[in-house]
Amino acid sequence: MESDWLDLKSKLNTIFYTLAQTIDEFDISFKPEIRVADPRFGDFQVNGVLGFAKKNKKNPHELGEKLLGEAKKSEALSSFSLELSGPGFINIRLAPKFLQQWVSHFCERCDFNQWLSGKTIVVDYSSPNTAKQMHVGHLRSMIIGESIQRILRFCGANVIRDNHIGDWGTQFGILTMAIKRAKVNIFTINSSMALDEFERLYKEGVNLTKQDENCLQEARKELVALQKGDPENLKIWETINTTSYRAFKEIYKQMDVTFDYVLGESFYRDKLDSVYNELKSLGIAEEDQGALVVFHREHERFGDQPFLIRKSDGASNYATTDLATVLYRHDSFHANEIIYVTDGRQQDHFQQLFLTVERWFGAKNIDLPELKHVWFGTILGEDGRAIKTRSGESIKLKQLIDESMVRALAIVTEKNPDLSQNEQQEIACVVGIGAIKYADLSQNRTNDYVFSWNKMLSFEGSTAPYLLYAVARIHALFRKLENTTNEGNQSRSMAALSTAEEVSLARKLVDFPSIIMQVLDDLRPHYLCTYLFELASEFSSFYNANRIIGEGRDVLEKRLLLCRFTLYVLETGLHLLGIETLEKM
RNA sequence: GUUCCUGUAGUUCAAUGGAUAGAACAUCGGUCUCCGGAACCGAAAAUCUGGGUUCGAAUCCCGGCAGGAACGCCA
Repeated sequence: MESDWLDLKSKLNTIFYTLAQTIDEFDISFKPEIRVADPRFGDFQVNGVLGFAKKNKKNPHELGEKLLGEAKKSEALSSFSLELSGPGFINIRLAPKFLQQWVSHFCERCDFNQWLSGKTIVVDYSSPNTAKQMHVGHLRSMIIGESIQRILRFCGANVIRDNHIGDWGTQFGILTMAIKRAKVNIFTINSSMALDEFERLYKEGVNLTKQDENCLQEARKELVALQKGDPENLKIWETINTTSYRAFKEIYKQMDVTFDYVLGESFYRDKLDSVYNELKSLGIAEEDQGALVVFHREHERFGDQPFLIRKSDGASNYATTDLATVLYRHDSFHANEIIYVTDGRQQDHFQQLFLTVERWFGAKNIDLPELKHVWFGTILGEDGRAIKTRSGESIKLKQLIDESMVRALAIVTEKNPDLSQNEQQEIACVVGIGAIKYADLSQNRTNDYVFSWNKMLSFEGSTAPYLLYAVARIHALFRKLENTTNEGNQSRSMAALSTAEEVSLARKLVDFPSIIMQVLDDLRPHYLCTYLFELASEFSSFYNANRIIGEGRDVLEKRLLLCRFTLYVLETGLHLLGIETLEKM
């Protein structure tokens, strides 16, 4: 079997497109629109005849007949059964023999490296602000970004993981003002207490700026002083950042998230003046109410809702550093594509940023990287509002992670009291973290979702524990086979796939490549989650109804093949979601 | 006010304009001397509303209703 059969959906698209070109009634505008079919009708279906017939005012049934006629003559399609049905669908059914060949050929060898090779993609994710601990609001960018990044890399892209930390913003003005007013010596605070103290001072500062206009002015001045290089402010700033980043790193370690670069906003501080100057001299930016702004006159909203790139007090902001960052990623990383993973509330900001960059790079006549904003919704509490603690504070990420592991440990000790404490602890770690990640990734990212411990850590349904259990079971089977030498031997003969469960499991395995393709198109990992759950569920049905050991060697061989491929896809898939797997749980 | 997002079984979520809207949880009822019962099988149960486009609409367009969000010196 040729390697281009790996993604059956694409392959069938190509075949049907090519066939159609040999028929007079079709032309190059024809798109076969192959999709996975409802099992009632087949494995795949050609949907495109209907649309094409409509556009060209032809009879869909007649066109379908013609295409079907050619398809039936095609050698490439000889092992498929084809039929015309409904208003003009062509249903495609794979023979069990073909499925078996496909599974044997690609077992543990799904190589998608060619799909994105040669492409350099910067993924900008996590990106918390310093001076505060990470809270639930920082969870989704980290989890979704990590998963997307892994998938892009798996498909062969040269991925650059960049944590664009917010370490140069207004919070430092407020915090510095508060520190100086309170006369706190932050350099002598015990480092484990420091973050709490910064947070307390920050809150105090925010209150002061709200109550007292002078304090607000003072905070702004402190920020400007910092941005101009005032030594004292720089020293305070540095201490706060170091402390914050140390805390971030602990969370990243637990969550198995790593970056190639941590180039925060401050990294771009000496690259901002040239942004102002260029945008001004190119006539893109203009002064308005003392600030430097960019209007997009042609745009329905951004015509009078400007993109503010320098505040009237001369300080830079988010927009300024983001502009400098795009240029840097173009110049230094040669990025073909930049993906920003942030909250949906920043949609306007990124639209304005992208429009501005488009004009800027256009005027400079340099290549524009493809810019994508991958945004997500809010995590809600059981009351349907943004999740908060009882006292109205945002929940600290560290506490959330710890609680998840404690809850997982309680379940593991109850279900598996025989395991050693170390093993239980390790399992609880993987299950607890995996549950948080899966609960997030399994939902369409553009929707808000309700956070629920019970649902997340349940061992039933579309959850991390259910998937991890399926993986552990297959490992257990292999362990058992290693110990029973008489049946574990290699055998050349393999029985043909025959039972309904075998066929439908094989049928599910075939979809893996096109699911990855689908995730790539939309950058929505929930497609992968849905698929993995369906696969695990299909496997469980198969495993429940079909004995593997004790049915003879040729049966053992074919069923083991299915187990091996299932394990490979589940482990690969979970890894692409950023979820660790276990051999025992 | 302008703009964006979201309304799908009791609940939490799926569904690239395609055929009879698919799962999970909960509910009810089954399987089993079972390679890990943390399993498997089955039943009942849903597209906010009114128009429109289309051979075909949960999906696209227009109008309501409901919830959330963004709209110049926060990120």
